[in-house]
Amino acid sequence: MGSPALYLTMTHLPKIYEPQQIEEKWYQFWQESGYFHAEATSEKPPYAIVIPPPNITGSLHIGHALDNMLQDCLIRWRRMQGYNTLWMPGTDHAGIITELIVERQLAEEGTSKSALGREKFIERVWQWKAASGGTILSQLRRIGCSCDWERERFTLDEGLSQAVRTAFVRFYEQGLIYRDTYMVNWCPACSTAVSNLEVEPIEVDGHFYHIRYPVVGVSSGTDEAAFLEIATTRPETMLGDTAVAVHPEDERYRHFIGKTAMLPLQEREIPIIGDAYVDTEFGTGALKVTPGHDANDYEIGLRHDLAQRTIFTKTGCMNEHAGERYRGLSRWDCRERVVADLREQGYLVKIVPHRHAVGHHDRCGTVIEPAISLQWFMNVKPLAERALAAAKNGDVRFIPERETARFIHWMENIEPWTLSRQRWWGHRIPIWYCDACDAVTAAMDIPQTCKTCGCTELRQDEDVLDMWFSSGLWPFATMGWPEKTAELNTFYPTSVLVTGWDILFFWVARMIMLGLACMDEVPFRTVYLHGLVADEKGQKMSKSKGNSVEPLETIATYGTDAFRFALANAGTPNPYVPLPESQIEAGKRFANKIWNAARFTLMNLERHPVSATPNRDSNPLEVKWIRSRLNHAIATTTDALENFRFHEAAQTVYAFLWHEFCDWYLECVKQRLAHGEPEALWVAADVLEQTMRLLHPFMPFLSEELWQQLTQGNGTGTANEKKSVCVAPWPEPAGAHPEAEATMAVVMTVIESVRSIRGELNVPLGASVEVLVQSPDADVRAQLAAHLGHYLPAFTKVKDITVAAAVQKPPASAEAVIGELVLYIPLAGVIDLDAERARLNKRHRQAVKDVAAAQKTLENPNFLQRAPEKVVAQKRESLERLLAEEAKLARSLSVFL
RNA sequence: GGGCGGGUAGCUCAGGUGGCUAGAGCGACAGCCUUACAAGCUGUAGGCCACAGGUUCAAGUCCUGUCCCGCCUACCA
Repeated sequence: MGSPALYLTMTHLPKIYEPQQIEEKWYQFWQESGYFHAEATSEKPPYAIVIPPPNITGSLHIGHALDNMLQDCLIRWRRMQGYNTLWMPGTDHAGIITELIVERQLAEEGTSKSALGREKFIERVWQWKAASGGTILSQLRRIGCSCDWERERFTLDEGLSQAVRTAFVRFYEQGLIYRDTYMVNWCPACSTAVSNLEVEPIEVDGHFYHIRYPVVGVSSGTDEAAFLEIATTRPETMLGDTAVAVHPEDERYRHFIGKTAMLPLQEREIPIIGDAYVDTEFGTGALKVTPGHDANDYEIGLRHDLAQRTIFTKTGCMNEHAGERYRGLSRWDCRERVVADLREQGYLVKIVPHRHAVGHHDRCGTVIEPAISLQWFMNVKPLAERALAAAKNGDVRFIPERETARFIHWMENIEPWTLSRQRWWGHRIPIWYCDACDAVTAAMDIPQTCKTCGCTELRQDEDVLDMWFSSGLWPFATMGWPEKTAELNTFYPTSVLVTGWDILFFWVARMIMLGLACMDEVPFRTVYLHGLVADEKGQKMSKSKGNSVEPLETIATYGTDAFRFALANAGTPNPYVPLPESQIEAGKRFANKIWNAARFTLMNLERHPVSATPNRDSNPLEVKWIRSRLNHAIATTTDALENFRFHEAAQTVYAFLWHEFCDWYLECVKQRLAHGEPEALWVAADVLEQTMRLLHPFMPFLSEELWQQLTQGNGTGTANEKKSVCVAPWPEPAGAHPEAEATMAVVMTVIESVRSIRGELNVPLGASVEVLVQSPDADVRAQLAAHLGHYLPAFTKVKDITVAAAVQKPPASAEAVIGELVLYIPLAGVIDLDAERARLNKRHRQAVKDVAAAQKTLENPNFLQRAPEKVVAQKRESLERLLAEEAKLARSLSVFL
């Protein structure tokens, strides 16, 4: 522990914020100080988030950056609020991808997975993991993530493995997990079954092949045989056909039902059956039935007791059932040959273009082959019912709200989960087979003997589990389940889950189902589903599309905080959020602006030491004002964070810091300094210190650096109570001052009017002007008389100010009307009268328009009768003001010199 | 086929439960190195809030329909 030795001394504060100088230093300091560590038991209220474990194969992409920045934002904010915050980090073993990567490596070395054997191969993967698997977590540190690194977990570590086996055995014993032969989605490239979620239907331009199947023993009335014409997008599958189906009521074909067709190329007789599944309107109305390779045909096959003919190998080539002529060909080569043969033999009627969706494996892009195989499945229906209830009764809440409907729809239509994968890297299925008696044993540990026959020759199932099975246990398995740990007791259910909506079904849904089943309680109360980062064209950013922003490059160019601020601004409810370079650039400028505001304050504090704390009761107007505005910013930011409106939170801090604190307050401070009132700096430092706390969840590094400097021995507020802004208390709203805000608003408007006139009439910069203000209201006059003399010179060059109830418009002067106020600026010798006339005309036209609109509303009796009193009063006030402005402008124009 | 989201300034987007003169960033134009910041300051221009109806005293906001764009879902071979 201990503060970093190296502070940039004030006199050496660079003019430009240099993020590289400080980021690493502070991250190390936080970690060494143990600020990120959560206590298993604590007096403090708990706040927990489990990280969506990134794949060990991954490197930080823009999606990770957004997801984790938002989580860090929440965690840092809650930590400051005094919660016992746990952000559980870790990685996923990413079954299929990792295995592919290592296989590729082996191929380069001229060896292979099968040559190595299972044990050696797994060892190799662990080696790879040790060398490369930690990349992404170290990258998360670069973006400032305040994870509790002492608790880092991995989906294949011993604890998780224990949890996986426990869950599996439990579900097996409950009969929810079972082994069956069924039609599954098969990836020929990965040589494994995948779940239907992993199949991505992609629209492709394909063809409809019309093929004639001769009907056996029936002539068409002439000498020719009768045919059934079928249409298919996959002609090669005809080699596996075991029937042709027509609709039982289809007048064209019903008389064929019960007869047989001669399957071309193979000369096999197959039955013609009637089944209502067939759509008479679609294609030719006659359907070739391939129960071995089509999910629908499989169902038809079951209904009609058809043979199931498998014609593909595990790697997607034709097997012996396809016939010698086709055996060994790839699916695509076979299609070509089949079509050529059909054409040659006169069975091909025509080929028409046809656009349709084809299932692709989402991990490798290979066209999925539906195939019959023996797999492990999980019946998730009973679990889904509980998850459904939790979503409906609000036990788990989705943000944005619209995601609830998506979740419910999916849960209501849930299908059995294909659990087994024909891979080596992953959680091996804890099932043992006895070859002696065919008994099946599910066990936590390797069983020594067969329960049924006592023999010792047991064989473990070869397959591993779908990676989502282990990540589905993540929220509680990382905390020690199935043990009853203090962590679980304290942090489960976790507070919120933050992830992209694209894995709502893959992961979020599974965690909710498994959490309810294993823990009897939802894994999190709230699910915040943020958008996916898109490019300017609205396309999701991804490495394969080559349109992605590289987080680490971005950080190197703009700094982490600038990047984070841009990401916070992407925290809108939109499903796709653009992240243009300009937004990151804006973050960088903002960081520099803050840096310089602090630089100004600190440099002047050094130059003008403040001896005593100023008396708060005698605060000048701008101090009451800035405190009131800060109060407002704190309340708005807090409220926005509470409701996951990151964009609004970031915008609020931005607007306050830049457009209120810098644009107005610091300018006021300059004036105070000029008047020998350095106490103003104390307020500046104090407001900045609080604002650094407000900013910290968004820009942790910059806020820490400046907070440290601001609290180094200048005696401001909370100084040194804590050693780091990341554990300093979240600011509380205090000090609203509506009167000061109102008065300041008038002052600001006067200043803006003077500036506007100077700008529009091209008053030379050096020229000092005289300002005359006319106001019928004695109170306002008093306020203006008290304040204008002080503030105006700081913001615009004036030499003389007059405030009176009635002012004679000086000749050759410019004029501005602000409600009841009239402002004159004599500009003899400088003024361009035509320009001034044009300016007044423009203002007048606008005033007339506004008056008309307000009058129209107020002349409507229904409005007066039905609108709330408050609204009517506001409208009246507004009209009065507009009328006064309009009249004054009209009079000025009528007597214009 | 069903559903969801979007269409607001030249560009990218904000605008919780209807109610001041519809905002920001970037860009444009004009003028400024004013003792923190040119990554800055000041001013200006720019909007039939996709279109058509409807509800309401009042609609960018709610309802209906239409047109575009995107997505999710579905067993039409």
